[in-house]
Amino acid sequence: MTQIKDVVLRWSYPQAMSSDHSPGLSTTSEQFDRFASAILPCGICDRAFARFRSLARFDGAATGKAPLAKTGEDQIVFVASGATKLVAHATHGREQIVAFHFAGDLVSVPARAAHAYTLVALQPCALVTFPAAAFMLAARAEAGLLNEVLQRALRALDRSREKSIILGRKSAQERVASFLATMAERIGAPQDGGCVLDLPMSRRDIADSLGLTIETVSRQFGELRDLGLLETSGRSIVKLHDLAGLDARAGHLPVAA
Amino acid sequence: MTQIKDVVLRWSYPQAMSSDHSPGLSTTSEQFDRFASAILPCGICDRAFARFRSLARFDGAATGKAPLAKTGEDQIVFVASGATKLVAHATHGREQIVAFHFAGDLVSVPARAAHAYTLVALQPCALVTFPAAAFMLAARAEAGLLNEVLQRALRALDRSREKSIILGRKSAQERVASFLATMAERIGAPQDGGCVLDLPMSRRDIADSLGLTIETVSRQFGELRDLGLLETSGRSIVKLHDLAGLDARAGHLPVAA
DNA sequence: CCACGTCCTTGATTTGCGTCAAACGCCCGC
DNA sequence: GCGGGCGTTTGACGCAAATCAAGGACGTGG
Repeated sequence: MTQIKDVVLRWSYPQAMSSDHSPGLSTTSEQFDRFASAILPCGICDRAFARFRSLARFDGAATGKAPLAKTGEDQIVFVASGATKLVAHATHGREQIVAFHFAGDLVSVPARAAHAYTLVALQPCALVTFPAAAFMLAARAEAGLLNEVLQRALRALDRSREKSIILGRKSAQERVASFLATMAERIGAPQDGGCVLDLPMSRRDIADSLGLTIETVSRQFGELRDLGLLETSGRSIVKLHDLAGLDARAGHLPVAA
Repeated sequence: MTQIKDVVLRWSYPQAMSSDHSPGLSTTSEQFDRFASAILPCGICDRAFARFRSLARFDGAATGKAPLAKTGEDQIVFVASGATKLVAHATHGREQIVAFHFAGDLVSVPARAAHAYTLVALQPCALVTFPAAAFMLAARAEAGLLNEVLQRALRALDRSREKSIILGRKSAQERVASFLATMAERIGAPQDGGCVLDLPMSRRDIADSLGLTIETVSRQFGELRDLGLLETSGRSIVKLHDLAGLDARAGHLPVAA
């Protein structure tokens, strides 16, 4: 880490990005530091480090905005702060949220497939963005980095597969319970034997992620509340009283022996 | 490649695996050769090569069987020949197929998550299997190999995300059309301006993959047939007459300008 | 070639969730 | 503190797909 800090200090920074002036966002050096410490391996050489630094673009976004330029290229994005959703667009204005991301996450954003994709801010956020091809080229001889990126890709794949089960076979209540159980794990603050969630996504987002409608999500929150599993406060606070009960409602298999 | 062949010839083979006697399956050396040529980089050192060879286990399976031992560990599986499906199990006997794989594919098979997973043969197949932790340990300094595995993981992630859209927002007809369009791309044999599919998965598998029931899949095949888009012959042959028409029925966005 | 088991197709009925509409609540800006 | 816009909740009704049932087709083994 000392080495990395030395390198940082040796570099003069590119012109300030427009995102530098967004309220509450960190500077580009802080953002890159976060990327470097989370993703780049300890022993990476100066040359590679400099290459990544020169490839990095810094984007910030206010809630609901889509900060990434449409470059026609796949991109690799590090969420330095805040939270985002990856939205897939189908015909007739249909949208499906395929993933939520939080600070520290690395996201592969495809330029285009059978559907179009947009990365959208769930709350004010700072992003470190790389063109994917150039990133991969720079990374091609960096085993430690490739290992880190691979582990993250495999985790994202695991999550995506779990979503397939939810969307393909679960009832509305199971879907909502599943969503809450996952959020408890990822961003829950323990409290009184349960936990508290401060959800950055709206009911609409939750619905778009679960393949349901807003009304159905709201109804299921009500049913889980009537079962004593949770209480809500305002639009974003959810207190979960019984995580095991929620797991059971989610249709998760019991923990293996 | 010459180097790799030399190395192969230098090794004495472990005791024959039981799968060696399965009808129609290749020998373990052929299977490992396929793995090496598809996945291992050209310049890999003897030591690493030998390490992977010693980690490899060889499994074959008849249609419908699950060849992998329940080791309680994540596994990395190379499909040397045949085709497989990764089945996720939820409560109440519910199953969701999260992915199909064909010869040459590399599969990450999780030991366990909120759901249980089983890799099942769609047709007679030969698999080269590694414990995932040991595989990753052996691969940790092999940038070329990590790059190859990462590209494959990202492709699997793309596919899984596309499946989320299908399951989350598409109608039954769009789902079936999407499935057929994807299979045309992956295993279609061009014929008369369209293509022919010899599908290794049953209607049941298709339904379990698309979050539908057998009956609905059958009905949608009938509707697409009535639209002139396809004809079926037996249980596994599907002739697709109009791939563009199928794409439109799948709800895919028009190709970007 | 035939028998059998399993897969696939087809029709009728039921159901969970979507759609439509409107009232209520929250949060932000002035 | 207040007003307005937007998000959330709630109720009624409709619908695409699931469920149930049964007949037809296919593929394999003897």
